[in-house]
Amino acid sequence: MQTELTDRFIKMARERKLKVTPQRVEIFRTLALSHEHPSAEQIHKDVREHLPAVSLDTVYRTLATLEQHGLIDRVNTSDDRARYEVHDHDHHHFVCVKCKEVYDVEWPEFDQLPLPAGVADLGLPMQPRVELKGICRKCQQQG
Amino acid sequence: MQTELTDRFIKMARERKLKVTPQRVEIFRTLALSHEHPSAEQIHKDVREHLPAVSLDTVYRTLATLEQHGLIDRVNTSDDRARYEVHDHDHHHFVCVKCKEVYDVEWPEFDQLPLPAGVADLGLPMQPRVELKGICRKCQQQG
DNA sequence: GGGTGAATCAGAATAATTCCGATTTAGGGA
DNA sequence: TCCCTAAATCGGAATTATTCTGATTCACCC
Repeated sequence: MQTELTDRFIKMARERKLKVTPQRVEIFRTLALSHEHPSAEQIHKDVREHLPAVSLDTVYRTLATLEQHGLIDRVNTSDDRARYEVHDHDHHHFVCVKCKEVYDVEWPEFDQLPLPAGVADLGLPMQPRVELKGICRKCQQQG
Repeated sequence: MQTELTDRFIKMARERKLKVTPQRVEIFRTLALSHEHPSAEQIHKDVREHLPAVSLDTVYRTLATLEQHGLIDRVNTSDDRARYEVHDHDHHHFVCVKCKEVYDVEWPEFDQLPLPAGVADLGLPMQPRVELKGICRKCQQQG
């Protein structure tokens, strides 16, 4: 399973002519294994447990590269730090406006809805994603 | 029309027990009159044309206050600066991943779609907003 | 196995945002 | 209308996320 994930990354990277470095492998693996939409700094911390010498700059650069090539997505929270996830199946986000936690939401009815007519005039849309702002259970209970 | 907008702000602020200061009025007016989802710095620049002494810090604080009270919304771009708009009618966003421009999109079919069942378990949703990432016309033409 | 351009590293630089201490002011009450 | 007080503002310094720089290392093509 570890190997499978690594192989999947290597295959995708090669297809896009990206060099396969141990740092990139580990950064991708860390992100893929996390379900918490981690920030660059969090990823850096996690990656260092396996590759202690990785610099923060490398994490930032790698995330930018992988994002540009569509392997990962930046999650837009109202947080002041960027958060990431692997580019995976269709899903959407519930973002708590208080604690900034991000929860994944499935919404097949939406996924089947055709895009509004006017969009084609604006440009080439890529992934429609719904962002549900709100207040999560935990924060509701804390007042 | 100027007066109307100002009055509307004063009414909403009073309802929420927010102090009505000239700075706040001008910041709200500036944002309401802009259709460009401006950043804090842009708002600061514009506000200063009418109130030259307003500090950047006041703009940031005011935007945060108005956001918390639901008078304005933060627009999530992949940009590294926060952008804002007044909390208005239902609409959605097409965000260009290259130039970070934000275009408003109407989508009545979406607005009528009931939220997915699981959401209630997560918390209290506020505004479902669709974010269409893509590449805008202008950037397509530039390659 | 060697050459080369890209990736990495550490630390400095930059840019957005927030904090701090002093001053001013909005709004409620006398 | 005038005063009081808590909140808002100001300017500049501090903080935090992210990017740049220049030297070194390394992945991959031959």
